[in-house]
Amino acid sequence: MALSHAIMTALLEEDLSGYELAKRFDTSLGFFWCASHQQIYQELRKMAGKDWLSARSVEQSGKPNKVMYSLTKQGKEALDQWVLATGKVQPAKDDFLVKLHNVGHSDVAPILAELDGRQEASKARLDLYKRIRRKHYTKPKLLPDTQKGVYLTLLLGIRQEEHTQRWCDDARSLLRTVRAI
Amino acid sequence: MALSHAIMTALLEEDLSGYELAKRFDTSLGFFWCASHQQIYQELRKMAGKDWLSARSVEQSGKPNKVMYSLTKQGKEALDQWVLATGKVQPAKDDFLVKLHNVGHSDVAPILAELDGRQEASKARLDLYKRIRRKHYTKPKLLPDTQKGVYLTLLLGIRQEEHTQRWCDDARSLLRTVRAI
DNA sequence: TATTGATATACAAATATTTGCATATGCAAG
DNA sequence: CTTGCATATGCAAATATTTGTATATCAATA
Repeated sequence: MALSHAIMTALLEEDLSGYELAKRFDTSLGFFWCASHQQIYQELRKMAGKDWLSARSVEQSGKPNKVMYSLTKQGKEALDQWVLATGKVQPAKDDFLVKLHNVGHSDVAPILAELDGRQEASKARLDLYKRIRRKHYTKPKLLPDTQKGVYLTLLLGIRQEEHTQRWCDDARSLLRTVRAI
Repeated sequence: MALSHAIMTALLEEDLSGYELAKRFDTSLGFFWCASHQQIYQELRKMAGKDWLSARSVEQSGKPNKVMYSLTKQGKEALDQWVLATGKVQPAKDDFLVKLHNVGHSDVAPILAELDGRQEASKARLDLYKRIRRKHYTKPKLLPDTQKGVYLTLLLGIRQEEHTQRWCDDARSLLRTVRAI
């Protein structure tokens, strides 16, 4: 159950509502962990039930009311326990790589098309990450400790996307040598 | 439902039993898609029920009997349909990157330890991939079309692990500048 | 001959995740 | 004044995945 821990991690810095969390999972945390709002709202209530989080309703003007959650002492303890425990590495599941194994057995055209799409998406992410780095992480060593881990995930993302760009180019070259079925 | 498609992809080249498939998912295919034997056996029966696969029992001497599966015409059609459809990119979920966001909020020592573990594991994979490349994929352009996609996944894996190695070194440097809590 | 390890399959329960739907407020643009 | 968009939360059902357990064959080895 790591979604709960991802949520608690986000709550380390500030209290958030489900909606705000969902947005996090669309951006920063979402760079390497995605979750739908349904999952988040459900998980939040479950965690509040376990006293890992405390909830309070907040009246808003101009917007629907929201429920703000904060990490409790018990939640923090559970989180620390989890950080302490070494987890097993699980390879990412990637549809596209499965599809690549079909090259030579079915039409390459859609695979090339999907490759283009992925390269574009990766380029967009790369640009975004670089913008974030320029804005907030120019001097990693001078960062407060609480930001160093975040920076490292960003750095990983940047390198990941850079090598993805190169790989996509190489993959395209090779896939173009595949005869039509 | 992509596990079924990963299974059919493996069955493109040759008929396999559940046990043999499980081993595949521990190695080649498993580099980017993992599945437990429980899941595989269950999925195989489900797919046979949909007539995507045909099953036949094979008597063996010296070993328990096994059930061999082959891809049917309908299965191949379903697979082609899936290859044709563009899937959305879903970021990999990675516990460790969530843990990194906890740096500065809890003890770094276990995070550094986990980093070491990951680097070692990554190094082992890198060596394995390189051995495979040396043995089977020295001349990518001369490969039969059916092997080109497989090669590309291997290449991605190699680059992935190479950059992971560098990143782990950089991460360790920076994490060492974090004060104990 | 008792144990271990590899081969081979399977059930059941618990969790996690995705998909589809439902509801409601308030702003802005047409 | 109605449509669409962003905010905000939720239920229910279907799928997928993990975890734990169970069974059985045969080979090697201690």
